Formats: sequence, C-alpha cells, structure tokens
Amino acid sequence: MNRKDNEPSGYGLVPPELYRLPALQAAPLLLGQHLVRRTEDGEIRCRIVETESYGGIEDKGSHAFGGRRTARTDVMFREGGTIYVYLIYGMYHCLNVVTAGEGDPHAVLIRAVEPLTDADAALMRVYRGKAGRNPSGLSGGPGKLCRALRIDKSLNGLRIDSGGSPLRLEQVEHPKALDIVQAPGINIPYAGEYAELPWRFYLRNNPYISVKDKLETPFILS
DNA sequence: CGTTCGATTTTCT
DNA sequence: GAAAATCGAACGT
Repeated sequence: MNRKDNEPSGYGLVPPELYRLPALQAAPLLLGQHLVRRTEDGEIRCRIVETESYGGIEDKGSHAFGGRRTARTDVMFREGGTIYVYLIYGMYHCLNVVTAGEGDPHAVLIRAVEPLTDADAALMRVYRGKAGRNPSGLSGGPGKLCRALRIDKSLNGLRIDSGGSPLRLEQVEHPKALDIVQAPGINIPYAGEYAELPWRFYLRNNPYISVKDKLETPFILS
C-alpha cells in the first residue's frame, strides 16, 4: 500500500498493444498494474509486484516448449489478453496472462500481488484462511495469490482485457516510475540453460516478494 | 534462522 | 508411472 510512491495516472484498461508484445517485454510492464477480481462477495483490487516470463516455443521452461499444443496449453496459443490458469502439484493454481499473437505461445506468470486497501486485504484473508497473516503469506507466490483471489480453472480462457470480466487488468501507475529488479526464474531446473536467464521481475523492497535474488540487478525500462 | 519432505491430481509419456 | 511454473508443516542448527 505505497500509493504515495506512485500517484495514479488515471484509471482505465491496459493499452491493448501490451498484450501483443513478447512475454519478456510484457512482464516488466505488468508490474504496478492493478488486477481486479470480481466475485459474489465483492471486488478485490490489488497491485502486481512480481511477474515471470515464459515466452515462445524455444523457451525450455515453457509449457508450450517446442510448440507443444495440448488441451492444457491450447490457451497459450490464443491471442494476447487471454487468461491461462493451470493446476500445479495437484493443489495449487497459477495465473498467467497470455501475450503475443495468435499461434505464438507466450505467457506471463503473475507471481505476487499486494492488496490496495485494508478492505481488499480483509477479503483476501478470508479466502486465504489461516496462513495469510503476514504479507508474503497472503499473496506472495503464484499459488497463494490464486487462493487469495479465488482464482481457479473456471477463469481459464477468459479475457483479462475486458471491463466486464470477473478478472481484469487496469493501467494505473506509470511503469517507468517503478524500482524494478530483474532476476532468474524459480523452480524450473529442467529448463537447462534457460533456468538461469533473468526472466523474473519484481519491485525492490516490496514485502510481498517471498524469494529475492542475491544480486538485485536493476531493470530500467527504456 | 535454515533445510527437508509430504500433500494431491492433472497432464503427458 | 512420473513429473509438475508450489506451499506449509516439521524438523535441525
């Protein structure tokens, strides 16, 4: 809840061009944007503070590596702006935003978010239960944030760039004003040489980041 | 503080 | 049948 650091530049949907970019370019641009989740209990607004890029058929860490198109990965091949949700380790969901063009599978994994207001945090704690006491326990991790926002496969394939969607993105902050760190990805050792590439991005010193890099390399948006 | 390990089920080989 | 873009409890130091 560091609103003073970055005054809103005006509410509105994210510029559609962003969803057409390769995931590696889109991932840092999604930082600071607002993820808005609507359920029967109300609307939760939170700020994206960590993302990770999975881009193209040459990325060994990607589910769509080598062009693998299956029932699960099919949504990755759709047009940018599509929501990709999958189940991992039998019990957690992960949320991705598909980017790039149709037939070119790119996705940005949303790894951490922070609630905007105390009211947002309160409802997230209800969804999250006991473990969501401290910031990183509430929504600092892809599985955690999906629980805190009640995100499951029912959202898979929906669009994140429409105002009427139960899950949407809004452009609020100017990404250039953010202090962004670039770091290697997490838990993808099978990706070989790709595992060490800095395809993860997060906001420096943000309390919702659970895994920090030793060398917090600054990433400057051009 | 740190590391290790079990949970649980979809997906693909 | 094995692995998986994870988490949290249970240990050990």
